[in-house]
Amino acid sequence: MSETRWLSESEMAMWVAYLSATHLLERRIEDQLKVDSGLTHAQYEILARLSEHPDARLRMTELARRLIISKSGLTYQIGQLERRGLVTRTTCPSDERGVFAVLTEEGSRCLERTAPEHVAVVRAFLIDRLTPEEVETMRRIMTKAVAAMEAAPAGPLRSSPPGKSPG
Amino acid sequence: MSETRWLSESEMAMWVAYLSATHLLERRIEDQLKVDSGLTHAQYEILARLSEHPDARLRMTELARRLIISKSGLTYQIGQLERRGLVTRTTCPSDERGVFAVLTEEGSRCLERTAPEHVAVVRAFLIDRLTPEEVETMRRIMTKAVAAMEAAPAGPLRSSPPGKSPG
DNA sequence: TACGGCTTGTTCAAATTTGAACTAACCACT
DNA sequence: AGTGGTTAGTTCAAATTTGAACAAGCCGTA
Repeated sequence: MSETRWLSESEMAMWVAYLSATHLLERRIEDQLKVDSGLTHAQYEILARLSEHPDARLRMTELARRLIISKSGLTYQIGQLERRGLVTRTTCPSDERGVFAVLTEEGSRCLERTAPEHVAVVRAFLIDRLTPEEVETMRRIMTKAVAAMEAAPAGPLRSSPPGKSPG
Repeated sequence: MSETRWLSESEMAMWVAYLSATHLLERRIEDQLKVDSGLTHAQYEILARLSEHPDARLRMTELARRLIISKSGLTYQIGQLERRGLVTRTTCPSDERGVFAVLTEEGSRCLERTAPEHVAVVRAFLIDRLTPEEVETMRRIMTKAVAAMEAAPAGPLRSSPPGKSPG
């Protein structure tokens, strides 16, 4: 194994600030959503993703994949949303195993009612504090990171493809 | 109330990528830490913050504030770490109520043993994919966001200070 | 010294999240 | 049709996280 490359002062400052910002923002978002609509952030994201799609429906696995949450976690949250009448489950015609999560009319209204305040929080603490160039840089950075993680297989990091360990 | 300023395409792309990257990275970090040391990310951060300080100790409330977790959450995690012998509790001499979380020798060794792989993950999926300029921009962005959220009081957003509502 | 008002840390119940185990269904190939 | 290997979604137990309630200690002021 190679010697550890520790983080530089600048890198460390970035990483610590990133962690803090993420947690602080998450807390602000949760607080706002709870007060204004009784939704959690996870639930809001489910409604938002569904609303972006034709027929406002998505298969469970696909939705979980996009939200980066576990399948069981999604099952739980869809249950909560269903209980509140914001989402319905529909079996998939072409695949007997499949389940569509479908946004209801009321779910759509709830989302429309909640979105403005939610967007306001994201703007107030992040987006409106950035220059257009910073928004663009951040978009590029995050998109790169997502691509890297979606491409890389799970498990230990390798500098070379699996099975090529020197011996 | 003013009309909602929705996110532009670029802003939305940034926000969605940010959420995905955050969750994906968190998952990668959790997986690596679990495999290599049996620690959670929260626990690792506790050890890391303690190690940065003289005497490797911090008061509970201060530690919770820095990590952006609840006091009860910290109580729980310190309990876990104490059970594993990585941390000890010490009462504060100058304040009978106070409790210091103290990194033990074993905790220190655990951290040293674990840190290289942890840093490797953060590098592999984020830092090493950024140019020095991007690191700097990201540091600036995140630092700004943290400052904004630490300064702003909890509760609904206001464009003007409290008590100044027009009427 | 005694008295409110805060602050500290813990306990507790409730909500959420995850991975493992499981059932059912799909699919390629015989 | 039958078989083995995969995928979809749920159920379950265990771990974690939070806010509210609480007991104890601090502190300025009467």
